[in-house]
Amino acid sequence: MNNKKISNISVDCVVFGYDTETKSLNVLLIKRYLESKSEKKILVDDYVLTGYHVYENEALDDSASRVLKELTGLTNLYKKQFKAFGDPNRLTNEKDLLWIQNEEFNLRTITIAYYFLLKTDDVSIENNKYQAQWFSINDLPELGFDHKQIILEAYEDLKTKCLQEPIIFELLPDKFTINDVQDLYQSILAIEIDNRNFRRKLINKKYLVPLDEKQVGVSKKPAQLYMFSKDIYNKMFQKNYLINI
Amino acid sequence: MNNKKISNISVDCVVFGYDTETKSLNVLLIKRYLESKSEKKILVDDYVLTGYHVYENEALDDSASRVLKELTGLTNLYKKQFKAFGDPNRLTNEKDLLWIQNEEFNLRTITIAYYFLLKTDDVSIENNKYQAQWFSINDLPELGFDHKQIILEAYEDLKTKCLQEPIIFELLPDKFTINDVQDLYQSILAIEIDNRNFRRKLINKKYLVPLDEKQVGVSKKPAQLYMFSKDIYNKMFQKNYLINI
DNA sequence: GCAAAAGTGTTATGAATACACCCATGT
DNA sequence: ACATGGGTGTATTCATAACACTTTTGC
Repeated sequence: MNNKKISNISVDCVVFGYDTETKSLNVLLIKRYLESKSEKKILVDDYVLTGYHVYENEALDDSASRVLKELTGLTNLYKKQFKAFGDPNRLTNEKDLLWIQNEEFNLRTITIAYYFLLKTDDVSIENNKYQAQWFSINDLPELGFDHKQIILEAYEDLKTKCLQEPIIFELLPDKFTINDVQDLYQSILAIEIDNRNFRRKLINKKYLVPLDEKQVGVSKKPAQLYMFSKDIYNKMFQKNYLINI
Repeated sequence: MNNKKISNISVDCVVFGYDTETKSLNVLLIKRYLESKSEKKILVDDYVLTGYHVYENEALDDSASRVLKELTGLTNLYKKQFKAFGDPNRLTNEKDLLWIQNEEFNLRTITIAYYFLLKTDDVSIENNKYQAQWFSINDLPELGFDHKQIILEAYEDLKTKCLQEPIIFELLPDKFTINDVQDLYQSILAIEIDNRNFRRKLINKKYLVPLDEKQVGVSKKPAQLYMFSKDIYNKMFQKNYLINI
């Protein structure tokens, strides 16, 4: 394995994590902190996406997976390359320049941006060596480089895709309730959905398999649990050509 | 303007052109030809997408527009960045290596791929200095590099997008008939559409404006001409959140 | 028994589908 | 007059949208 970095090409990963408890769609960010030599002045104190240079003999998808594994330890997650960002000035605001002095960045780096889907709980951020932290997509902190834009474009893509493909289930635990799915759609899309209509629609999907199991440890009527069967989905999937313009 | 090339980053352009007469969705390709020094053996004789290195202080979108203008003379076309291709071996089959010797390529180049939409007629390919030629999307020639894959992925994206956004009109002349639109959908999607249902649907769109004009020079009943009003479309556009999984 | 969320049914409306013939024009 | 594609209407089916109350459980 040749681990020589390509100096001007990177991947950046927007990690979306959904928290079923708080019904919050979150983004995982890492801390960027730099003090002046004299330790008197804070030069940079904000957050960025996780990312890294692509290696010389590494495919882009593999770079993204590597970066994600390095941060979270997780593999085999849903991953989507959604856009390349290459504005000549994307790394050149004041704080970014300070930061880059400190690192080994080429000033004109283009980055291939990916997003990942997982459950917030699956990442243990305690004592994470990158000081990783979850932030609600609706309450992002100050971000370095062009990472705010990257996150927002990832989010747009997610909003579109979740209406067309069953990627929503990547954000939920293996066993979930119909209301979990509704809450998730409502969080992602920032809309209200009628519960009765939504239930009817989902319960009719063959690929949503009701389990012989109900919620436990809740102080209310425990809900029916379901799982998503990708097998059944793939078997039943029929492209429709509905023109919706 | 700094025209220094970035040696390992390029853009490639999939140029889709629709020909209303032949009802053919075409791709514009340029010739790649190389003989051995002795002029006895043809080493490379195939086609590739138009593309070029990104310049050091140039945005990716601008690179794509520049490349397209260089080939066709056209500007202000519909353009979409749809994917980055960066497999370490994407340029390393036998013929590609021969070709690269001849050019100034970095073996590990990643390319940001765009597609453009226009009318086949708008490009004059006579005496084009790149020997550009149109090929039906259904009958592509032998292609260099990974350009076949790039074209097919662009085509997939186009098939999806044309159902969701009014980009279809980028492929049609300013004045078109309802049947032109139907033919175009049928060409892109390779499906048959019921004419009566399709007409009803389209005629009800406010953004399709009937003109006080009919086809001329046809030896049959001349059809009503329409235009697409982007203004009206934008004004009327309402995001719908139909979950279609 | 009370709080909390799960779960349920009906009606109305609009869109998609399926389907076959007459019409207007140029030659 | 004829060949060619333009243009039209209806009935059925299906999905969505709107809407309020009862049920089940843990405490």
